[in-house]
Amino acid sequence: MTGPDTRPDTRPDEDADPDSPEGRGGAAVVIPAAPPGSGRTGLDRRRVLGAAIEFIDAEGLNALTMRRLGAYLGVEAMALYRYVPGREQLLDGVVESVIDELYGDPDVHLAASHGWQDYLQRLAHGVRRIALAHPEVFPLVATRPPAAPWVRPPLRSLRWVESFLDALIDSGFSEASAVAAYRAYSSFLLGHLLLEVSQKGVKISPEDQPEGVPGAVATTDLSEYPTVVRLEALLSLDESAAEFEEALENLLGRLEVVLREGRTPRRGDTRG
Amino acid sequence: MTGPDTRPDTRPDEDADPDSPEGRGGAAVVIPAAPPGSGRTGLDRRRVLGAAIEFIDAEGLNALTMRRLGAYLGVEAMALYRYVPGREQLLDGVVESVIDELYGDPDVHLAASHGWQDYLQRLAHGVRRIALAHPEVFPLVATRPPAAPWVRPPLRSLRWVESFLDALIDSGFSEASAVAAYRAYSSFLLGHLLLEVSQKGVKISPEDQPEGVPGAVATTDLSEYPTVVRLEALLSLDESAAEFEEALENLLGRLEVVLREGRTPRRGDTRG
DNA sequence: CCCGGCGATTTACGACGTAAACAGAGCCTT
DNA sequence: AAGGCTCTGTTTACGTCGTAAATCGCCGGG
Repeated sequence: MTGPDTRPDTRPDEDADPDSPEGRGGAAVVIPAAPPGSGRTGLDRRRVLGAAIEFIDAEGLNALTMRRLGAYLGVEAMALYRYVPGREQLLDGVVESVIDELYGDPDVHLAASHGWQDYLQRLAHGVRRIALAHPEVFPLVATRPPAAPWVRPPLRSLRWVESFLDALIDSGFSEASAVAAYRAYSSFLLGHLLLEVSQKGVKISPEDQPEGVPGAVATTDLSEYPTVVRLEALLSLDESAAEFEEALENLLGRLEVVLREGRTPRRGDTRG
Repeated sequence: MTGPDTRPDTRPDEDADPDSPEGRGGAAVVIPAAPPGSGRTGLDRRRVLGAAIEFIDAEGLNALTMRRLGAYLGVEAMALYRYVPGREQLLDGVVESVIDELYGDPDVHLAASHGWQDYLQRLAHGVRRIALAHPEVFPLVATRPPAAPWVRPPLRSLRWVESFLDALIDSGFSEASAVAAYRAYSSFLLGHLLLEVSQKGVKISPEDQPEGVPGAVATTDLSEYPTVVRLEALLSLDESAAEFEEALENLLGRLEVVLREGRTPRRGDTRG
């Protein structure tokens, strides 16, 4: 597993989504954790967290209970408490594990050895890959209360905050600009990715809609919203990859201006 | 209540945050719903939803159970089921109610009578006001699965989507650009506001930290993150209002370019 | 006067998170 | 070899949750 694959290119490609789980070889993939009923004994914290991630990916967050996760691992619920203090901390661990997948991604680097734009590009796509690989987990990454006010989702680890700030400061950003960039970058990632996974979820999830009375669809009356109806095709189009790319490059462009002009971004420059 | 107040100015001011609940007179405030133990009988769906919002604002989302909400209203839990099909739908109703506060906000208009920039500015600040007024509810607004893929948080109502698209199209945007703008705008709002409320939550929430052994603070070892330590003051600074304003104006600037050049935004224009 | 229906309560059930006591398997010491 | 310690998973038990179903009190129209 995680074997060498012949990926043609690292940079964003024109048509295929480079971050979608199908469109990519390895990287950003869960620890196998051994199929549920096999390896039997040998429970441990990593296996518990790995199983929780698999379980959420497969059944959804609401389906995850201590009892069911235990059953999934072939064990009683109480056994999990040896490795995790409780359900809340289990979820915290899940979030941490998922973000830790970034360390295993060969396309994301901790240091900005090819310039800060390259660093930010790779990091953004790495996070996006994770979000798309675990759409059911990502809302958890987004909303779990962070440990400190300055550890913001989706980069929920001090190590990445440190890496981010170092990368920008080493590239010539002032401390204040680096911090401002960090905040703008988190907002951008969070907004785009949360919407992207929730949109993905909705396309699949209205699971079983047993239509009691055929012919009478229960969807709300759309006649009051002619524009929405008219633009439905456009609205349903999924251009997430291109939009992500465009917004990311716009952000990088803004940051470049900040860097060149050596100041903290202030308002009133963009509009007439 | 909701009485006329002498608010000095509608436009964003320089130093005070115009969207914070304290810094503003009325608008974007919950339906009073009568204090818990008073008016007694006369339960109804609006009162139930209003009470749920008050309850979440006061006690947090996790504290909301059917039984406790019933008690808060001076009623048994099962009484609520007359007005709401179940807990999930109660939460859906809460989200809907909170977003509906936009209709009661005199500073937000459904039509773009003063230009699309004014429309988007007012709408953005209206949503921000709601988010700040209900920080515990907003994550719900952000993550509840939307009804259709094209009804995105935080503008979770067809009426607002319709209004948004009409406003932009009437102002000269092409249909495709209006839809693209809608998506960029939702991402922007969601990312910024979700981070802002979660940051706000963290500043308050580490509620009771009973320090067992004095002198030995349990916080994680920061010695490996010198940059984070050095920039802690900067990182803890709360510049949310200014950052929101700057990002919003940047977005408006981008949209203005799209409008002027009459095309759907494509990539490769901002950088080098 | 009764009575039908509406709004709230009572009762009940299964699932949940988790505290606490328990059981068994290996290993270490004597 | 025998005893016991530790480490891991199970059993049992409790209180709380969401909610289905039956029940009750009240009130206005015959």
